[in-house]
Amino acid sequence: MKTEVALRKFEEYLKTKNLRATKQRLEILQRAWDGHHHFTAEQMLMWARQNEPDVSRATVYRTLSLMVEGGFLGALDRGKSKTLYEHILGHSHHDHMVCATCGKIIEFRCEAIEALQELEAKRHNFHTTSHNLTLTGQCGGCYRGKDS
Amino acid sequence: MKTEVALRKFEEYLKTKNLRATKQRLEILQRAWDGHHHFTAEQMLMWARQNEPDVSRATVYRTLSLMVEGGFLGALDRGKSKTLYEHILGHSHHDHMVCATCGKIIEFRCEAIEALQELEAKRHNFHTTSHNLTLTGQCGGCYRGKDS
DNA sequence: CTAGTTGCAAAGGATTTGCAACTGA
DNA sequence: TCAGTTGCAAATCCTTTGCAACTAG
Repeated sequence: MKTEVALRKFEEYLKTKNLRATKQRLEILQRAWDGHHHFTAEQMLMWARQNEPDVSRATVYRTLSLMVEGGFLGALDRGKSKTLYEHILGHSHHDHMVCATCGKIIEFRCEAIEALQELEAKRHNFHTTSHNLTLTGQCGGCYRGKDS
Repeated sequence: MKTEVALRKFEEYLKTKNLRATKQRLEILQRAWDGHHHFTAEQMLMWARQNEPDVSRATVYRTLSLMVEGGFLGALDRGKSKTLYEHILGHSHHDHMVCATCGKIIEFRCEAIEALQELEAKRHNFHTTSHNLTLTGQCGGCYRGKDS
């Protein structure tokens, strides 16, 4: 989805929630769409400050949370290390493979797995609202070049 | 697997690693097998202190990490909140459904999903060392009784 | 003996929060 | 106007670490 469109959707969303379209919020949404697909709160802070020097770390965190709640961003929680965000509006759901050596993230999508998950959930009388599947290991390059 | 057997395996493991079988370590392993299936570092600290009043928080964390490395415990990383541990020696791998309302954890296992994961990994030339699949939502009870 | 361990308290790192000064609608 | 927002710095929370005093083998 184009930045323009996302921006408009975001403004709509804010309106329905009685939240204000401040320059900080709009700036952050735009950076989320323009920059790299995956980013951390700290990276976002740097990007946002290039256009809006006075954006604070607190506002970045507050806005990223807001955007996750609103379904604009997905959060890839990696234990104690920094959370990675990615824009998801207009993207289909996907899962991740994370290379433990170089940090590369490979996205993949498998309908069959999704279907089986729901089957399992039903079997346990569980109502899924979200799910997270992450494979950890080594990408092709790192595996070949490993020193172990 | 019985506590006794796990204890013996743990002692063997320590020996091969040139690590010492201290009373703290053995105490913690036993509590990991006796107590609830899932536990946090803080809970373990309390349990261990019932028998060994002088166990320190630091030792609990150090020992839990050691046991995860050795394959005695599994760690269920839940973002920013406390890590949950579970003993896994002699248990088959499984995934989790977490009730967002009451915190209940349902374990499940699906060979087909596991197989598909490996298929996807191969397709992306990725070498998986571990994976984590967690469904978040509401268990039967909480879903029925929800107030939304 | 003596290398590996421990307890303590201080340090860490990511994220959150209280609050008084702003600002969009 | 004035409820929603912001920036700042201090606070949180879980977990890790430095170090001098121990202790298993």
